[in-house]
Amino acid sequence: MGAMVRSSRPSGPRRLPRQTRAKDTVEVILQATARVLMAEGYAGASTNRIAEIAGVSIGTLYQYFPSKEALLIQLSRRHSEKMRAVFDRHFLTARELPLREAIRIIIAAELEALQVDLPLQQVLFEQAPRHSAAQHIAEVQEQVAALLRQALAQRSPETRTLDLDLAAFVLLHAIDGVCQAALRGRPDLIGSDRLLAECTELVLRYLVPLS
Amino acid sequence: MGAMVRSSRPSGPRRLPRQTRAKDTVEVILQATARVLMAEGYAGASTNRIAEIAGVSIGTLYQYFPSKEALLIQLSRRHSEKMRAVFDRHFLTARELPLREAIRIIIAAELEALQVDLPLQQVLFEQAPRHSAAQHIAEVQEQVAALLRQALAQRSPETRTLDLDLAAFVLLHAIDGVCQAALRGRPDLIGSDRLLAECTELVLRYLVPLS
Amino acid sequence: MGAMVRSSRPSGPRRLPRQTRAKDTVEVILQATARVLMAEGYAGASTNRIAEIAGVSIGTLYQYFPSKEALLIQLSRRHSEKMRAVFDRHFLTARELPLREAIRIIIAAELEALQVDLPLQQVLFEQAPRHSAAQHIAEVQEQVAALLRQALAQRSPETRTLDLDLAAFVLLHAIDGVCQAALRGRPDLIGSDRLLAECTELVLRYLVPLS
Amino acid sequence: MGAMVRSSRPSGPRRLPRQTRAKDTVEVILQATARVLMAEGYAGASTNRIAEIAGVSIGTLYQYFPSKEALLIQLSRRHSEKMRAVFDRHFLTARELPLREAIRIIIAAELEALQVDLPLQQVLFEQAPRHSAAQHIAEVQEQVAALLRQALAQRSPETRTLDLDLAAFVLLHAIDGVCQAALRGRPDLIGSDRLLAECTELVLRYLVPLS
DNA sequence: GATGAATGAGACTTCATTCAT
DNA sequence: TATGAATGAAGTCTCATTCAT
Repeated sequence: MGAMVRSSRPSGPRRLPRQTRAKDTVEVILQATARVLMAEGYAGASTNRIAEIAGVSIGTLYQYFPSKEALLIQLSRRHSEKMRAVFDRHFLTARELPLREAIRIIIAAELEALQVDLPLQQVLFEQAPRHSAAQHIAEVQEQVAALLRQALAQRSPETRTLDLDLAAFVLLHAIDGVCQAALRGRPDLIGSDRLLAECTELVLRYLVPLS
Repeated sequence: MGAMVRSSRPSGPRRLPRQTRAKDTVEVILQATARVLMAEGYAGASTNRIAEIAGVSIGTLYQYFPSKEALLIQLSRRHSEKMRAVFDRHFLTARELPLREAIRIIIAAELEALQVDLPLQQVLFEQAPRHSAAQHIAEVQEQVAALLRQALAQRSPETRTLDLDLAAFVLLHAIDGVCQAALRGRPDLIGSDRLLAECTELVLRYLVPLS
Repeated sequence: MGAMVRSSRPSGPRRLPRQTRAKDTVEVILQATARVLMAEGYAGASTNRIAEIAGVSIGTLYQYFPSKEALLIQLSRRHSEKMRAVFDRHFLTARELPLREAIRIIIAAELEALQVDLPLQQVLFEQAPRHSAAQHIAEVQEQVAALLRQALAQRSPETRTLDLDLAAFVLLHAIDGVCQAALRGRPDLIGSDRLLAECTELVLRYLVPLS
Repeated sequence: MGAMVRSSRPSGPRRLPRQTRAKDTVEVILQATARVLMAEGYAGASTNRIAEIAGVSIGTLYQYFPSKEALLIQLSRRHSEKMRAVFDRHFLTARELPLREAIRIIIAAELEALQVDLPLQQVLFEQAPRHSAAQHIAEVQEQVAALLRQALAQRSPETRTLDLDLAAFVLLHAIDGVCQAALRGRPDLIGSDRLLAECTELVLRYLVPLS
């Protein structure tokens, strides 16, 4: 991947406009944080190492992020937003489709979302219970649960009678559990259609009235 | 047996306690480890702190556990064994019951198992991907998956046609996901019957032939 | 020349000092190391003590030397280079002199070389058999032996028939043994001319044909 | 090599006489100390390890030796005495022989003496300058120097005029230097006759009047 | 006498953070 | 603003030594 060393750049503007340059630096630092986190795990991600990978001095890092925690929170926020965007998009798409198709799309969305920077996701999750950086993950799950509840409400004519809150909770975490486990231990299942089909079956059968 | 082996054995207990006092010490240290781990998380669990809480000197701790990692592995092993025992017992019970009852009992078992030292479970799980201490958890899951597969095979006359491996995988992690999420974020659901009922429904409907 | 190499380089300086202040720091640390080593011996030379004597924090020490061993290796290297320089200079001078004078100058060189940081020399030598820090000493001895062999070859018309390798070995270590013993136990002999005269006699008589 | 584990010995005397058993224990501990010292060097020779190898408890070790230092001093004393005995014996033999033969025998004695527990010798020597355990080595050297001085005096009719003290000093340490270097770096030379011949030549030529 | 569990000072090393340049 | 040298609390682990059993 690209070298992040700042060459001396003898021609051209000596200084980019402040805003832009600062934005670049922030960006570079956040990307380096993600890279280090993924490569070495939480324990190996020292601020000095991150600065080194980012190609900035440790002093610069601390000018943009007042502490290591702030850095991780920021990274987590970004990651959550990306995840959130994926879900929003797919729920929108699913709204117009027949139930089975809709379910299938949502589950595929979950798999896709989890695959976005999977290792980063996992590292952030590792520290989840204790680290404030992980509160965003809970937020996103809450938001997704709300989307799901709403979707279930709209589909109520097609489904059996449900406790919407509880059903949303159960479905969300059931699928989440299966997908995460697959990513962790059975990556072969991710690409295949079998997992997606089976999960769709699980959800559909849970929702539809019997006979 | 000769005590002169000094082979590469960086984990595992360093010294087998012979006197009663020593056995107590090992016990005290392991309990302190669990306590500190639960209270302060993996990062905050320093060997000095553990020794302090255990009320022994740091030297004593290292007489019985050659490294911090060994301590965690040992703790993890114990925990896994406890979990394993819970499942074994319930699967045995479930064998003779009608399908719905059997499912209900297994899920209840999962909830019970997860409640055994829940915070400890979570802390150990946090480090799962990276730490050898967590391999036991994976082992237990594997064993439970095997039990489940076997149970599904026995029940095959009552169920739709299944890919046993895949079905066991999906059910195990779906229920696991729901239960863990409940423990983490909705402790109110644990005692109630609603969660159990809903999960039972999820599994039962997944298994039975339609109409 | 990226600074991202993180290969297996546990010894050697960790960070090349760029600012003047840093160069001073490295110097100060090395000097403190020599001082502590001389005053307290190898066992007493803890990195904390060295940092204290150097007047820097322990963290600073470890910015420049990744381990205690690296520090000692670096110190040893410097010392060896100093020694080597002394010998080079004197062998060059000796080349044009009559045999007796040449021998005398070489022995004087050995005494001078040994007096360069004598206590440091001894402490480094103490650990020689076991410690990598001492390999430089062996190297220097090897180089000096080569110089000596070469000198003997050039003088062959004046000497009896010799096994050059063996003779160089014997002379080198004989003189070394005497000089070291003198430095250790008879410092009064060092300045005096008697020791030098006697050693010269030893070597000269070993070399010349009898009558 | 015998197992040092004390079996329970159900028949025979329950307890050997105190003196004997204590002597055994002391012996066993000293031998273990030498073994560990040789195998792992000074740094690796912890009292606990020594006790383990000796097959006694650490408490027992401390009943016979009040400190680690005392243990090393005792070991050093024994070693020195052994060395001393070798020299005494050979100087006596040499007295009646022609000069060249006498020299040859003394040098052979040195080689033999140095080969007695060479690794132990070296480890003890490592710590020599600083450790009280090493004072014995200096003592032995002093005694050997005295023997040598005396021998030179007796041989004075055959030799050139010598400063006896200085000559003894020079010869002793010259030969010592060569022999130690050979043991350290050229073990192939030890057995061969070449080294012995060359050293004999060195000494003989140093002693005899020219022409 | 013997045992071995327990002790704790102290060794090496890391890393988040500060601040003079 | 950027730099990177410097800091020092804190972490893991060892080992000579003591003392209750």
